[in-house]
Amino acid sequence: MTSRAPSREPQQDRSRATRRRLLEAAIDCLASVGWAGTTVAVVAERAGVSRGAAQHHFRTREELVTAAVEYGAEIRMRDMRARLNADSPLTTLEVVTMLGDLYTSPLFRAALQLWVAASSDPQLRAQVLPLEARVGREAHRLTVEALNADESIPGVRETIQATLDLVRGLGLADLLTDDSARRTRLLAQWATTLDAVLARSPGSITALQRSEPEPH
Amino acid sequence: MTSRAPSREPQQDRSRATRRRLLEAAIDCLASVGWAGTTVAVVAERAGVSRGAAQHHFRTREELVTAAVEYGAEIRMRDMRARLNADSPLTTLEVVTMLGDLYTSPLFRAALQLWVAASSDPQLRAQVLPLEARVGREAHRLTVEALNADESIPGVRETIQATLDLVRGLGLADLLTDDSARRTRLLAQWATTLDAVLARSPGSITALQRSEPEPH
DNA sequence: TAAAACAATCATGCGTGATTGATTTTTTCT
DNA sequence: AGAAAAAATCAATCACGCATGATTGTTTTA
Repeated sequence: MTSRAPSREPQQDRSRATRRRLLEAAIDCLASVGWAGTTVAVVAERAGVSRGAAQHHFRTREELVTAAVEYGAEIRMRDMRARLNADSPLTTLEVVTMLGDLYTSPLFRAALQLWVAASSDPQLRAQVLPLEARVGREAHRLTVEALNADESIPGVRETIQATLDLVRGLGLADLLTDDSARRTRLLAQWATTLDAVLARSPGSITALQRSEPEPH
Repeated sequence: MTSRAPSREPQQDRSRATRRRLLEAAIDCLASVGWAGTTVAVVAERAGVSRGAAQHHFRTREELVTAAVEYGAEIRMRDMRARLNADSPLTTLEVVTMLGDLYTSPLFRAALQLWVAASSDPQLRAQVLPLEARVGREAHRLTVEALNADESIPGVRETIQATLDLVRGLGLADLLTDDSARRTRLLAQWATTLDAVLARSPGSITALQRSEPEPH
């Protein structure tokens, strides 16, 4: 509270580089050795700095890790947004594939370790909540844009949410064993479903239901 | 390897009771204080037994926790199966609601703590893999039965899988904040989607797509 | 020169495996 | 059938390593 200045972006270039290396190392550690293995000493070593230097920048492991996931998410979202802006519109399959990649990335693994640890640690949870909410919102926004979806249409918002929840579930399924074959298949079908739901716009599923019983 | 007998169901009633109390306490601890907080001492205290007794039954924390999640999953699956057998067929909404409840239960929280910890610990992962695969399979089977789905029809298998992945993602979303309002809404829509996909049987989504372009 | 940034180390508490000790139950012996 | 011995079950504690916060020391930058 009083001396939290170290967590801000430092002025010195050398210091900035140290901070960045710590953040990147923390993500790597989280993704590879998990929460339990991600001690300040391990991160510092991986970043090639001393523990004292790490402590200077981040007073606690929790602070370090939270900043790291935040940093990683910003970079990743920026990359994805650039991809959206640069290319011609992505196909639905490309969008869901991109999401699938995001939620099976080392960054997601790192974030998951953090969220799960935070779920049972009140202090960490308070620290992490704003970040998790922000990341979730941004992912939603990105998906809406990528799919060119109109959320004012009933049901579309839920469909986008379902897409993200589904992809997060797929990320979970990839934790212990490589699930990519199943995921690829499933996402291909989901892209088809999305095409039906979104391209038809006004409650296409419900509209289709209503049109089906009538021919009988 | 040589003296692994303690992990099997013991013969003495007193011993059996101790074992069960440890298993139940372990699930409670995982769900409430997470992986990091679930030490043998904490579990033993919660179970009302000494650490020595806990060590007698389970040589390592990993063994205790793995056995606990296995035990909890068996109980839960049995309950769900009994519910399937006892009642008249459940509506689709009831099925997805039941799944939503399962994947936001303390048991799921406990299992998630275990899976996530195992994802970065090779030894634990080897121990946990068979269990996770079994639980996943059983959940799939239960869902197929509950929905009276015919997996020989193309696309149905993927739809069941998507349902489970979606629900797991929803479980994740419930970790840090209460997500039940959104979940209820989303699952209601998903039940409608399932009705369309499964009740229509033969590749209903693709059939619906094909019938749509033609009227134009 | 003072402040910022980085490095090294001290002091403490905690979790774990191993070990020893006590109690209860089962098996063996007479 | 009862007593003694063995095994199972449970409890307590020792020894050690590790992570952490705090503190002191050194180097770099403004």
